[in-house]
Amino acid sequence: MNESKELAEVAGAESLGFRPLYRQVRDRLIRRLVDGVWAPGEPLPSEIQLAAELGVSQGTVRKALDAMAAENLVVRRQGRGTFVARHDEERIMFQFFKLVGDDGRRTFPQSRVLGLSVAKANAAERATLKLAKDTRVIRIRRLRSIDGAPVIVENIALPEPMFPGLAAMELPNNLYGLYAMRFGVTVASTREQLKAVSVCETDAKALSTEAGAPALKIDRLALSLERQPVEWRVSVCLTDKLHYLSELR
Amino acid sequence: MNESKELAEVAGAESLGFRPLYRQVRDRLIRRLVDGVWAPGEPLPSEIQLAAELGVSQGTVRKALDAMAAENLVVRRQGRGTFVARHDEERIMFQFFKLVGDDGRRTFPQSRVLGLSVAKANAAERATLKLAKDTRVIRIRRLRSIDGAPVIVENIALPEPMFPGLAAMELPNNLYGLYAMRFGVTVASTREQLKAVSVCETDAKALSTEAGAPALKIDRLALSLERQPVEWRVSVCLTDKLHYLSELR
DNA sequence: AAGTGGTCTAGACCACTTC
DNA sequence: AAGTGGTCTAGACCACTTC
Repeated sequence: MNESKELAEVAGAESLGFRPLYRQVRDRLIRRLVDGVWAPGEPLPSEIQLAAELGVSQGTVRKALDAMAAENLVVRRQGRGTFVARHDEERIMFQFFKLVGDDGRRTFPQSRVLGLSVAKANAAERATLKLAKDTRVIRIRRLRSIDGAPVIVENIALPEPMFPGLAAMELPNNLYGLYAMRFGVTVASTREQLKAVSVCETDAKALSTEAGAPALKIDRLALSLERQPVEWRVSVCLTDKLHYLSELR
Repeated sequence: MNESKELAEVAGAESLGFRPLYRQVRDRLIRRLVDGVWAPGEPLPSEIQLAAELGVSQGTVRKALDAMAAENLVVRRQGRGTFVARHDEERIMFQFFKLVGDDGRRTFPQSRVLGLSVAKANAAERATLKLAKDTRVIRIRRLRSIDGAPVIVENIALPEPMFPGLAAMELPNNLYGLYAMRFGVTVASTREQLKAVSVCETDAKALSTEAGAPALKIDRLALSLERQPVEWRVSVCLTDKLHYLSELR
């Protein structure tokens, strides 16, 4: 039995072209993730349970879950179940952190907060984070080091309303984990723009190098499950012993 | 009927762990692509035909073809058929060429050959391209420009035995298309390592800029369908009006 | 109208994990 | 032994393209 018409009505998509059942199931399950029905690391109900509950076949649920696994939203483990993806350091490291030592080793850098402030968003922040006028942002400046050697200075801007109280918290190394755990905000994808630049005076001091040295500037916008801007981060990286790894197929 | 045992024997994989049927079908179809049974742009037989020929269900063929489509090896078009992926400029541009104008426009740069030579591979080339001692390489140096402005100098190394006669050919803008059409070599994936560097004297002259200017160095290794090294390319890019775009999820 | 890939179902069995 | 996801089949029907 094909219930796509009913589900389409439930999801509120009338005749916007053809939208297959498994897509609707996927969208409904993502909505539940957004709503925090299951916390990161928790198992979802089994395929059979979800199929019965949603009134579709197990195969359709499987196709929806496979699509979500391909998007790194859930993790599937044969014999165990399907789990909400977690933002632990290991995942961040392989999914979003592309800097690798020239010897091939990946090391997650330690962080030290250099400065933190809250203020009205400036024009660039409003445009990048798609903020309404007068929205406040939290600005964080951090120095990141590997084996004690400073390699990255980063300037982070966050929409204050999305992260109430964050400015007063102790900040961990892995901010994405904090966003997920404390604010229910999941970073699902990022867009990074890379350029080569000369290090400016200020950054040079923080990095213990000379002004004018070449550095890799990474301008990153992080998006939530709902594709809303969550964080804008501009990093300046010394790439003497590191490189940015990009694998394409 | 499940014929996985038979196919496993055909493929010569005995008890190397479990290897599902659709995987074996995928591997056999990739072998045919490597052998040039179907040329780029040509349609494969329909799912039903392949299923009958290989003695598996249509669903299993579908799963194999879907996996190949996810790897960009074939293109599937509803109502028309499944086609061998082509290395046309448009595909290269979106799949392997990550430099985008700061205005968001993608422009495939024009190329001019600055130099070409054939010689025994040096140690670095042997190591990177996994070549036997005394193997010869073709070295190409090109200048690439957008709207007439030079933005990239690239140094390319190719294993001579894989591309016999290439050194004497007229070289098009899009080398990957040439490799596929004239030598049956498909670039299926690349690994890029990015660093920020200072432009050296020689490159500065070619790029009409000053030595010491910051530039993005892209060290790219291209692999074939069989994951053999095909091309080593080191590009030095001026990123004043361009950036390298990396989208992660 | 005929042919293609895309979706959906139902059911059998397998690989793997947990108890 | 029981439960999970993974594979495979067979068959119906749909969306889309071509003739």
